Amino acid sequence: MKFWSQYFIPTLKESPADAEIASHKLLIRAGLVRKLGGGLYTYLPLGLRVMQKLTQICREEMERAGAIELQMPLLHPAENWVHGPRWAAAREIMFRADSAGEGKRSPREPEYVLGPTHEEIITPLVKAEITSYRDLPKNFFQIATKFRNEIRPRFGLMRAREFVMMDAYSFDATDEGSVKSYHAMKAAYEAFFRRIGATAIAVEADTGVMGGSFSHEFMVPAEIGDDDVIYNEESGYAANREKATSGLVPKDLPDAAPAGGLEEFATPGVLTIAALEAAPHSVPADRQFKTLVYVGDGKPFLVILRGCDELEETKLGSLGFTVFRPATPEEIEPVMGARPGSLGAVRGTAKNFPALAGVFADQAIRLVGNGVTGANKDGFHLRNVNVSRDLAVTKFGDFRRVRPGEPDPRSGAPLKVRRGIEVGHIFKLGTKYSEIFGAAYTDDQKQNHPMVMGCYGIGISRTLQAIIEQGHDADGIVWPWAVAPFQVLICLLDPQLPEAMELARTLGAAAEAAGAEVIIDDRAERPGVKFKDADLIGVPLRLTIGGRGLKDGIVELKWRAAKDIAKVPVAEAEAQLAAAVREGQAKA
RNA sequence: CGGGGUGUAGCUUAGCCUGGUAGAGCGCCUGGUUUGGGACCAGGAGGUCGCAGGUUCGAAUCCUGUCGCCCCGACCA
Repeated sequence: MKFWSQYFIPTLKESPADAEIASHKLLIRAGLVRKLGGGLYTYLPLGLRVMQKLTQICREEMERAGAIELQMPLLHPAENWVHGPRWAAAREIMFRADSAGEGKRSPREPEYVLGPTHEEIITPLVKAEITSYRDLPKNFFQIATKFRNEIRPRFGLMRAREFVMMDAYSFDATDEGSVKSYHAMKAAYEAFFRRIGATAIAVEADTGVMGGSFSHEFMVPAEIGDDDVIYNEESGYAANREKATSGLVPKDLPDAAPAGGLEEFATPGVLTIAALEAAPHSVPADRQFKTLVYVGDGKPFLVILRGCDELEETKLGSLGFTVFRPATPEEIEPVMGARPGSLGAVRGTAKNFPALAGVFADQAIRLVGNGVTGANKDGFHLRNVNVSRDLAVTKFGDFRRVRPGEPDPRSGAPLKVRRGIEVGHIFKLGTKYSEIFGAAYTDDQKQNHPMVMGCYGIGISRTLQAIIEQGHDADGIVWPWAVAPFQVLICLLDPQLPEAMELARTLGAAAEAAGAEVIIDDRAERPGVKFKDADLIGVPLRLTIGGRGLKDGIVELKWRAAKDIAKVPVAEAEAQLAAAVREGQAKA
């Protein structure tokens, strides 16, 4: 039992100017966190209590799923990363940590980095400690602080530079075993989000810089989310926009027959899809081939899309380059022989085709069949370009961005889009890390094999804010029972009355006996202030004791989420409060 | 890193265009009156106007630079 006057809950009437969204304002107004700097937050007592609830529930669900808790350093020797598979990409978001001593010049390369995640640490550990199939599978997890030098921290805890994450790493002998571990984690995640009272849906996702073979993100639907989820309720399809695909191109689509010979025509000053659509050329965007030049691991490559489609850059990750970026005009001209606006992938038209690492075509260009593309000669385009006859395609793939309304790949029904907050992510990694770090085991035939890995993360601190974003009203936070900093708030309107204080203690003890955590607002404040603060901090169950009610022999019981207030005779208060606590627990 | 915005008391801000004593509300302290949905009265403390230069008799205000923060974009739990 805590007494508000002795505790520390600095609430604010007004939102700080730098908070923009509801959950961020409430985090600060309700006295959960305070900002130290961009993306850095102190957890005040109330915020810490919620974090502890979340970590405990997370721990329980991970252990229930068979994962084993450990704790790794937050400060990593840089060499672990330098020798890993993603140093080039990962270093961009890592903080370096070297001696701060005056006069000690930091070396060109960092000695230590602050850990953004722990594959590079756990895999060498497992390599050293586990060598037999008898010791597999294993799944290790920790709940710890992560550091990422986000280019743009945002919305309080939503995207912070320092945040709390549960991260888990599974090691299996076989691919089937790894799939099983993956599904065990997916089930554990679902149980976790259910228990904390959050709505989070699993969606198919891109594997990004993690690499690996497949993955799901857990998304909390919210307008302020950073991600677009493409979905269709009936078929159950749900995917991050970066990963989403559609049934736009029929699987049995035959290759289009050539419509005529290649013809070059002059298009002076026409440099965009839109310009070619306009008169006098009047080529619809869906009859054009768009040719983009990228640089992957130092070599240029081409991507061909329909003129009406947008590239989903993330999908280029499937091509296997460690890092890639759009090419600059200076890089394009020597290879293609033309500047952007007149580029194409027709055989024999580029100046230096062999310099290309490949020509990757989105499969939707097959819908174009015969179309128009740049001639690799400034001011000229080609018509009657036939996909199979003329384009020098290395490989077809899915590179376009899906649009709402396109057919669901499963059912053909129109796809929809909504925003979401990514609170968790699970990856089936395969053997990418185990091969590089040499994490192998010996099977019962004395054969060595790389372990098959999976990795799994839940943004605990981000989840905290997502819960607020999902559960608030005009007056403040509405905490789910399981994660509320306290479950019962006793609003003691007249703390100076000894009998009121005595009753508050008695009822508080009764609520605790029933399994709730109790805070008594015993401050010398006016009732209005206490009610406003009670709504703001969002404790699920409020019991009000006032001198006025006591004269009539009643106290009041109110759920934060509901409007109605129950008047309860003092004689029954203990029993009814205990019953309400049990009700809250049952719902959680 | 590109684009936009913003820095004045613990918080929210006015003043800046048009240079001349830095003002309010909340919060805080003292006293009093109040007491069921952010009370009222009286008194009080609290500011190097982000920082550094410059222009000027004089700069919160104009100029230059710099730093922090916020928002939009690319990335992520």
